[in-house]
Amino acid sequence: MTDFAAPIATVDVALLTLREDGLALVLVQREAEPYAGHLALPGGYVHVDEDDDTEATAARVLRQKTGLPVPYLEQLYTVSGKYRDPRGWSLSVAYYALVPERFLDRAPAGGIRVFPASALPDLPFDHAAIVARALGRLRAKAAYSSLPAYLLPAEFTLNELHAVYERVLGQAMNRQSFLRKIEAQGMIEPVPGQRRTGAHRPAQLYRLTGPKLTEFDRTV
Amino acid sequence: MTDFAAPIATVDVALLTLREDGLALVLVQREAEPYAGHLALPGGYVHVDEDDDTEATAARVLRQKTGLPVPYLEQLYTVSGKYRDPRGWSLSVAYYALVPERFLDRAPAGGIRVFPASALPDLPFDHAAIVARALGRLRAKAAYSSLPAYLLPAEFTLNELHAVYERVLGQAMNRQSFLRKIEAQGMIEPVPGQRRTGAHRPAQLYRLTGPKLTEFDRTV
DNA sequence: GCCAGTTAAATGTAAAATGCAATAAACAAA
DNA sequence: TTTGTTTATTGCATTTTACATTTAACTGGC
Repeated sequence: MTDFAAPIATVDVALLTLREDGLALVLVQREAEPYAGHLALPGGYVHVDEDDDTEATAARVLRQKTGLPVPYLEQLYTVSGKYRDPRGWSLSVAYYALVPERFLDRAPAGGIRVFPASALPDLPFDHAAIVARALGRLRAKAAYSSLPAYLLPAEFTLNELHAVYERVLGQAMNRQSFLRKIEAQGMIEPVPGQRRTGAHRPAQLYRLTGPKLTEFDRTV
Repeated sequence: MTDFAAPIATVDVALLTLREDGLALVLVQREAEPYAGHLALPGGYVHVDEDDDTEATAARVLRQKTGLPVPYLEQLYTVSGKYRDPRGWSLSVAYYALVPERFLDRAPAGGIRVFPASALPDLPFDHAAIVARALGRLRAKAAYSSLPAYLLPAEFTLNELHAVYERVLGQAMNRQSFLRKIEAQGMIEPVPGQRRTGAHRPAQLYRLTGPKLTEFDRTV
């Protein structure tokens, strides 16, 4: 058996959130070379002595570099090649993650920077391509899954759910049709609370029926 | 900057086809340890000196180990961990590929073995999990894309297309509704030939409008 | 205490998509 | 020319979806 030179193995995470101005990306400042000091996706080497697998690496990197609790984390794509990293032939297992906007203030002060997905700074390596793919995956999967709900806190109203789907998908949807489909998928259930936000009828609160992603049998 | 021990990096490919008895998997006999002589997914080390990226590795591995022309190849998932390979902490970028059944006889004699997906032999490493994920991806994506068409030769009849969707999805579909949706997606176009198969009206031949996968805006 | 204003939720109806059956077309073989 | 078989088209009933309207539930001003 012949051994071959193994490429550098890293993990990068595109951490997305939804703000007033649309989808946004969480960036951190790189500490190590190359590109030390530059804003980049949170990422790092796979630590074979402490990480069970690359998903554990991604969770560790998120914890260490952003300090944020992350309700959704999924493997995205593995990028690889000779020229994507100045250190040589490298391989990065990219993940994407979703976090509700209101969780962002739990990050250590000065630890993270948030940019609108439509106005990102220049990013090192092929991080811009990873972000583009993460946004594409999120938008595609939003059409047939409970994914956008992970951009909301655990309890939410039907209007909030409706709005987050419309904003992720970038198109208006009929409220009744949307709710009928959501209901048919059994993805959410009411919880015994209501949200009062003004001089009008309060909205029933709902939550996801389970911690795992629900995939629909048709699009919303 | 501290370097870390890089894990072993390999690529494995789940090559699927559709036969009379259903979806089937192409396996090859491993030449090298570990598991030399066992049937396994075609796979191998990433060669950083000759492969542009892991997709090039996958294409090279398919060429070298099966000799088959493969009309569709897509990255599936990266598996990783300390215990999946006896050589140590390893990382395998898994791909899945589709090939029409009639291409299978182009493989060198004795080079490949084909098994029904429902009756696979024991597979080494976590290859069984990779195959399960490949089948899941194929079935899920079949519902909203032109993917099943890559299990057919370049030119096919509407009945053949209908049948391959039904068999991949595992459920009967109304023929008219199916064709209406396929037509609405602009995924196929007629070519000037017809297929004569008996004492009856011949069927118009069609082909995919482009070499790339078409994704639908709703399910079939 | 009651009315106005506002948003949430439910209801009704028209339009569109889908499923099913029946009919017509095209061919080979008898 | 007739018959049997599969492909392709057409028509219509049923279901699903989109849109508009109505009812419900609440706060705050009068």
